[in-house]
Amino acid sequence: MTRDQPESPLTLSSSTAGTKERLIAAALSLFQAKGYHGVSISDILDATSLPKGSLYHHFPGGKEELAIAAVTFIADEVDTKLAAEFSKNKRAGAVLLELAHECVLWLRRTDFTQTPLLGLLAASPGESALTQAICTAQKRWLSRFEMALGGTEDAHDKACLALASLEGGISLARMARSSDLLIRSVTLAALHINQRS
Amino acid sequence: MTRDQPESPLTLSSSTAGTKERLIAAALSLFQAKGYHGVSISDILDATSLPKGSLYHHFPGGKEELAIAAVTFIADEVDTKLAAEFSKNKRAGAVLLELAHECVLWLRRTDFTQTPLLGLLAASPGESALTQAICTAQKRWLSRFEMALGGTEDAHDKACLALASLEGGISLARMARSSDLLIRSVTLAALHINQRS
DNA sequence: TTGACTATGGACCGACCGGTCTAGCCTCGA
DNA sequence: TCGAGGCTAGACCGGTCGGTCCATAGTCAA
Repeated sequence: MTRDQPESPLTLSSSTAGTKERLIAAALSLFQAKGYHGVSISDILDATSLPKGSLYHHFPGGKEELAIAAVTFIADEVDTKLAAEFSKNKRAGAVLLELAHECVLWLRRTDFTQTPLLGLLAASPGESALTQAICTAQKRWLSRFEMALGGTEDAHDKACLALASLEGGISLARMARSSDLLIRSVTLAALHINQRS
Repeated sequence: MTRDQPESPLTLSSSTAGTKERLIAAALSLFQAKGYHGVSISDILDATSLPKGSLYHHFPGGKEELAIAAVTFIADEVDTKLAAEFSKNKRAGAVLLELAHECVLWLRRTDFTQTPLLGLLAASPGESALTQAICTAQKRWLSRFEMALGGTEDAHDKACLALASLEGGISLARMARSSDLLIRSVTLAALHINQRS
C-alpha cells in the first residue's frame, strides 16, 4: 500500500534518490487516514520498507518534523492548484467545485479511508509547530479565495464558507462513505458564493 | 480540569454515584481535545482521579467502549437540543445559528483546545464500532435538519450544507483560534438555507 | 587508493501503552 | 450479625512507542 510516488516533482535531489520524498508521501497518506497520533513511526517505516536510521537522518526532529513536512507538502500542492485555477479567471464557485471534485476522486480512490485535506491532522499536539503549519496552510488557502472574491469584507465571509463547506463536507462524506454529501454541500455553497449580492 | 458533572441527567444509577458519568465526561472532553488516539487511558484516569479498576468495571470493553459511550452522550445531547429548537418552529437557519453560537461559547470557554462536535473523533480505528457510532450521530443530526426543511431533495442538500459549514467552520475557527471564522461561514450558510427557492 | 562525507541498516533503550487480575472496601438484604 | 456482590484500588504484564546510537555501505574528490 501507498507505494506510489507523489506525482509532483518535489525537487528530487540527486543523491537522496527520493528517500525523503517517499517518507513524506507515505507519512502524508497515513496521517490523512488515521491522524497524527494514530500513526506510529514503524507504520511509516513499514509502508516505505526503510529502516529507522534513514528516517532520523532525513528528519532529525522525528515524527513531528516529518508530519510538518507532509503538511507543508500538501499545503503547497493545493495552493498551487488554487493559483492555477484562479489564473484561468474562473469564478470562485467554479474553483471550489473543481477542488471538491478532486477530493471526491481522492475519497473514492482510497475507499474513504483517507481525508483529502488536513481535517484529521487537527488532532495534533497542543501548541506545537505542527499545529502552526496546519494553521498556516488554512490561512493561505483562505486568502486565495478571499483575493479572488475581491478582498472585501463580504469576500472574507464567502471564503470562510467555501473552505468550511469543503472541510466539513469531506468529513461528512468520509463518515457516510458517500461522496454525495460532499457534492451537495459544496454545490450549494458554490451557488451562494457566485451570487453578486 | 473537567471536574464539572455533565449537566444532563444520564440515569445516575443509585449505587454508581456518578463514577460512570464522570468517566464519560472526562473522556469526551479529552477526546474532543486530542482525538481518539491522542488520549491514553491514564489521561482519563488522571482527569477523574479514578483507578483503573473502576474504568474496566464500568466499561469492560476498555477504551473503545468508553469512547462509544462518550460519542453517544454528545450525540444525544445535541439531538435533544436540535429537537427542542425545531419544536419552537424556528426556521432551520435560525437553529443552525443558535447551535453555532453555542459552539462558539464552547470554543472560547476551552480556549480553543476542544472541538465541540465530533470532528476530531473521526481519526478513529477503521471499521470499528466507534466509527459506526460517530456515523450514526451525524446521520441523526442530518435528518433533523432535513425533516425541518421539508424532507425534499432540496432539503437534503441544505441539511448537508448546514452540518458541513458547522463542522468545517469549527475546524477553521479552532485552528485560527478565532470564533470569527465559524460565525462567518455559518451565517452565510444560514442565509442560504432560509431562502425559499 | 585513500579519506571524508552522506545514507542505510538495525540493535537497543527507557517510557508508556491498553489491558488483566486479585485483594480489599463498602453497602445492603437476610 | 453476617455473607454476597458491586465497586474501588493499584500492582503487574507483554507489547509497542518514539528516539538514540553506531557499524556499515556507497559515492565522489583528491
